This record gives sequence, C-alpha cells and structure tokens, in this order.
Amino acid sequence: MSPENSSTGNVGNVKSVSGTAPSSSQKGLYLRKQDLRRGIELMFFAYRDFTGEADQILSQLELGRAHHRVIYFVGRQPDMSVSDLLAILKITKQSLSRVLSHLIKTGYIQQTQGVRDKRQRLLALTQKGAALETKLTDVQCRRFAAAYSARGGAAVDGFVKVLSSLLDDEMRFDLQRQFPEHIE
Amino acid sequence: MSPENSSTGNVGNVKSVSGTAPSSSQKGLYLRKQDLRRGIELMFFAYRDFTGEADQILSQLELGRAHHRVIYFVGRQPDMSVSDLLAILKITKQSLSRVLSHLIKTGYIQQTQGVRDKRQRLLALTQKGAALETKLTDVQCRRFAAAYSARGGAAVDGFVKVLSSLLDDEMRFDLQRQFPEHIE
DNA sequence: ATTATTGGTCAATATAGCTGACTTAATTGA
DNA sequence: TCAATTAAGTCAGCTATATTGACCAATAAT
Repeated sequence: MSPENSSTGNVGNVKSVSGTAPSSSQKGLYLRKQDLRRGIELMFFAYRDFTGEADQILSQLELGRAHHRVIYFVGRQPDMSVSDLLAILKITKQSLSRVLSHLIKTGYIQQTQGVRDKRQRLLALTQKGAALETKLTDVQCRRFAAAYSARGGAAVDGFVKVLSSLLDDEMRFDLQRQFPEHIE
Repeated sequence: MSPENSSTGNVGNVKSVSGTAPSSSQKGLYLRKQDLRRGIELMFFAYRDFTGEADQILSQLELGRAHHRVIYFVGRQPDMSVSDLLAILKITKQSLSRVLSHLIKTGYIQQTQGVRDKRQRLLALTQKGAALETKLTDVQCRRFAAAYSARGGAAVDGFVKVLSSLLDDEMRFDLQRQFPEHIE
C-alpha cells in the first residue's frame, strides 16, 4: 500500500469513524490526505515550539520538562495528592518519584499529610515554586495570547474544539470530570 | 507573584504582543488566563493522545517515536538529504545517527548517493518502510479525520490558523518555504 | 483481623536527546 | 590548483525521562 492510496487522496474508511460522507462532498473537503497530514505536521512543529521557551528557562535551572509538568499541575490544583498527579501525568510512580523528590529537595514543592486520609501526601508549590510556575506559565500564555489575538475568537473556538476531539475518548471523559470548563 | 496575578485574570502585557485591547473588550474575551491555560493543557493532552496509538504500534516493532519521525518525513519527501532531515527534526546528527542507522540496518530506509552532489546520501523508504509509514500515518489521519468531521470546516480552519500562529516566527518562515500549503 | 490503598524505594533497563572531537570524501572558490 | 568548506559519519561519554518488577510501611476500609 502506498502512502497516497486513493485517487481522491482520502483516508480509508472515514465513514466508519465519522458517519459523514468522506470525500467529494462540500463538508469533507478538509478530509483530503494532504490536509490531514498538515494537521499531523502542525501538531509536531507547534508542540515543539510551544514547549521550547519553557524548556530553555528550565535548563538554566537544571530542570527538565518533567519537572515543568509537575510544577504546572500542582500549581493548577494545590493540595492535590500524589495519585491525582499520577493520574494526570499517566507515568509510573517510579518515574514521578525522581522528579518529585528533586523538586521537594530543592524547595519548589512542599508536601503535607492529608487530613481526611493520613496516607496522602498533598502537594503544593512553595513560594519559590510558585514564582517559577508563574514565569513558565506566563511565557506559554504569552504565546497563546499572541496566537489567539492574531486569529480571533472564531479561530480559537475551532482550535479548542478540534483539540478536544483529538483526545482519546477516555481522556475527554476524564477532562470533563476534572476540568469541566475545558471541553466544548 | 501569584499565578492569578490580576483581578481580570489576564496575562500581563498582551498589548505589546498583539496590539489589541487585552481584557474586557469583546474581542479579547478568549484571552483570560483561564482560557490560555486551557490551551496549554489541551495541547499537552491532545499531543499525548495523538502520538499514543502510533507509539503502541512502534513499540511492538521495537521502534520509538524518533524512528517514527524519520520514517514520516522521509516518506513525505523521498530522496531528501540527511541535512534536510536534520533541519526539520532539529536534533544533532549524532542523535539522528543511531536512529537512522538502525532503520537502514533493519530495512525500513535505503540510502542512495546523490547525483548532483556525491557527498549526499539521499534517503527513501523501502517497501517495508513505506508499509509502516502508511500504517502509522493512517492511524493518525483517522484521528484527525474523526476530529475534523466532528467539528466541521470552520473549526478546522481555526485549528490550523491558531497552530500556525503558535509556531516560532522562524519555524513559520521555514514551513512557508518548505511546505507552502501549510500556512494560512 | 484481613485486605486494599497510598506512597515510597531499590535495581535494572530503554529511549532519546546532548557535547566534543574526530575522519572521509566531495565540492567550492580564491 | 589547492585550501577551505560542506555533507555525512563515527567514537566516547553524558543526561533526562521513561519503563518493569519487587518490595515495604502506614493507613483505611470491610
């Protein structure tokens, strides 16, 4: 099978996924293989650039992207438990362990014992951690603000909708539960 | 500085980036910090899910995401040179070396000496490589086709526009040169 | 009292990137 | 023509981020 496997340039069996006519219809013009590849490629390049600035700041502090994720999500939801964080990051606790211990040891994050459940170690940013979180989130927010401003509200709406639909069904369900304001 | 550092929830100094009124105006409603964070988070989750299916296929073949990128871009542009590939991937040749040699050794990619410039090693997929590229690209295209179909052409348009604007200026320039159909 | 959950740890492994220092072959240009 | 540059590759060593598997301790739940 060649990469371009049909004369219309459409991906096989779109009907089974979407339930709409796939190719020559008016609505399906953006389903040409070329357009889908554009999506794939833009995701790759945009994600790389989106993380690039933060990565630079982090590397000067001898931290990596994994540390950023922890700082970001703990900042977003203070006093979250370790298992909550693991559920969001979807990595093993052994992977988280090294990163989290380092952030605690270097004073970016503090742990407190849970009140309701004393087994839990609730995570929160220290002042130092919050300062870094702000710095990192701000550079990323600035990038989004510039893109959103340049393209306007209708484009932002489409962007959010398509990203939401790119999620695994399970992940979209989780997001609806945890961050209900995210899904459109 | 706290994460939520203003009563309106806007990111500091948007004006300097966008040149438009940042907060309470009609056009700027999607520039609230909460909405920008939604963008950040959706990018993280959607990118992870977007790569997840391909990663699974690859792991069964004892290949990783780095191999996928090589196969994808060589498939997109057969007979590209190694330096072209390095420019797209933005990794060092030492990093590429391990991955590329492995793909050549295992018969996914073949090299031919350049005609115009005999120093060049032009890269192309073998039949085996093309079959894998098709399989991987198809699962990702199916995801995009489903998302695009679910949300419609206007949303796709906004999605592409915003992703393009999230790129580094330099990258957007490169894309316009190499893949002119990508940028809107 | 037993079982399950939460969190942590040790050890080994894999992937994917990096820097620096080279080599070889071919092209370019003064 | 010959020196400099470029394209590709290699060797060595390093780092970051993930994995699996096997445990342990404290606490909660049944």
